[in-house]
Amino acid sequence: MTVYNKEYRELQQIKLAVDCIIFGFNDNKLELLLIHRGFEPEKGKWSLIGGFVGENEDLDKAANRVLYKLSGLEDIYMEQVKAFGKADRDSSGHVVSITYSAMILKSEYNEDQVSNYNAKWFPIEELPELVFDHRDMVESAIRRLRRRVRNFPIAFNLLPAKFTLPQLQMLYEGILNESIDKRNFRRKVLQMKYLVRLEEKDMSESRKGAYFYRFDEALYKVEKNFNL
Amino acid sequence: MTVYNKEYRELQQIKLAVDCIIFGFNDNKLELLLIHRGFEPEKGKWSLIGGFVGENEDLDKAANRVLYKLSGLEDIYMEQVKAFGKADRDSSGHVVSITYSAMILKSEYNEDQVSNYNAKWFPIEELPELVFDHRDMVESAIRRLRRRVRNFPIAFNLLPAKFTLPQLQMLYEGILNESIDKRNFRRKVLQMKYLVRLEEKDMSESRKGAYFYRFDEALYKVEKNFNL
DNA sequence: AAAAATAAGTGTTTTTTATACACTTATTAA
DNA sequence: TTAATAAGTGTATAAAAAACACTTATTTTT
Repeated sequence: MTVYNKEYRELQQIKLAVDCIIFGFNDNKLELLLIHRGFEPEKGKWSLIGGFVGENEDLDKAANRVLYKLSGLEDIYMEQVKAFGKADRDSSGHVVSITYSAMILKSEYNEDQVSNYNAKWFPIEELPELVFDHRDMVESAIRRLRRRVRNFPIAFNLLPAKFTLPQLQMLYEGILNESIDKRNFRRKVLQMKYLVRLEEKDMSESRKGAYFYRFDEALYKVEKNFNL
Repeated sequence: MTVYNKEYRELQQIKLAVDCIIFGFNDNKLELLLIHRGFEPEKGKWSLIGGFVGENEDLDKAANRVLYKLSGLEDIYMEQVKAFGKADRDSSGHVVSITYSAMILKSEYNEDQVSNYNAKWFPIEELPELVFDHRDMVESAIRRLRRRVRNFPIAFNLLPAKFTLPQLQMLYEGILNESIDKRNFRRKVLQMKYLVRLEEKDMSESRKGAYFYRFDEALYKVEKNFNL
């Protein structure tokens, strides 16, 4: 008795796609990159950045290819979120989509390339109407991000290599959508030895200036306890 | 400029499957239901319970159908774990598989039906060699289970409707693979009002007898804080 | 040159949560 | 009757989280 039933394999016309939930941070708000859908069905709505998985292409690779094509960015930190598999989720047929979340530094991605795709950033509190079940996808990715950002040093992907503690705090406040006590926040940050203070200060945001810090990957590998 | 590229859709020969990681609890150990693979490739190894997703079938439904076919069980608590999508993960072709974890009460499932499939329970510490990437699947499901079992009342799916606190504690010790202080454990349990003590005692395991408890779904909905 | 304005930076106390730890009780079998 | 067994119970300590307000460095304004 076989478990994988041959008959299904021949008949199956299910398509497999990936959709990327691309987070950015700007103006102290968490933002999402969406593209304007210029064709039917659902013409005029906004959509996540997605595409079909290629023949003999790894799922992770597919997500990275799609992201690259639309943002010009490579080597981006991406995590699989979950599979969306309601048979009628896409009105054009049976398409199962695996979502990935990516965090990109807006200042480093190629605006021109993105604009070719009618892409636009939206603060997560002000999203337009999205196609299909993309709203659900976004919500599950945000929930996942909020969960993970407390226990893993992933939010640094949304900041430049050198950042200040006020910047980092505002990022956390933006992601978690809550205000955080400055002293408690800083105490926690400072006891993580892999967040190292540089001599240089950022003088652009205040008169006093705020010290720059950087995240030291190698030091983190030694002592992987992260908690914010 | 379309994002979903039509050409891919026509060519795509990727197959979509679900694999179920079925947990049971027996003899104070967490167990997994596996089936013996009687055909090539990988003949003789053991495998998760899986199958292809049907045409116009919801992913969740597919997982439930596969589970039903192999265990005879319906209305089982299942959670999606993750998608496995390396292009070469299955030596028979490009098959992407979405894993689901299910928790079943061994005493309620149909042994005869299962034996038709050469299915067998294995303690998670003593798993045989598994096909393809099923070992990775199992490991990620166990990690997920250990994470979720602390914050959600899901472990009760592995126990009968009436259970004792010693039983519950042993279940947690089995899942987490660590011993837990009895007094601390009971204190936490007893402050969850939706775990209600019955008048009846289980006299089968001790002379003194242990009170039966039950998980009250309705009460839980009111006060959803769970922590063990 | 002094004063005002601005954001960065700093410690302590209180509350909550987690952990460690040992004896009594109910019942049955010897 | 008493010996054996697992169930059941409370307190003290340690660790983590949360609450809370002033000082400092620098620039701009007067």
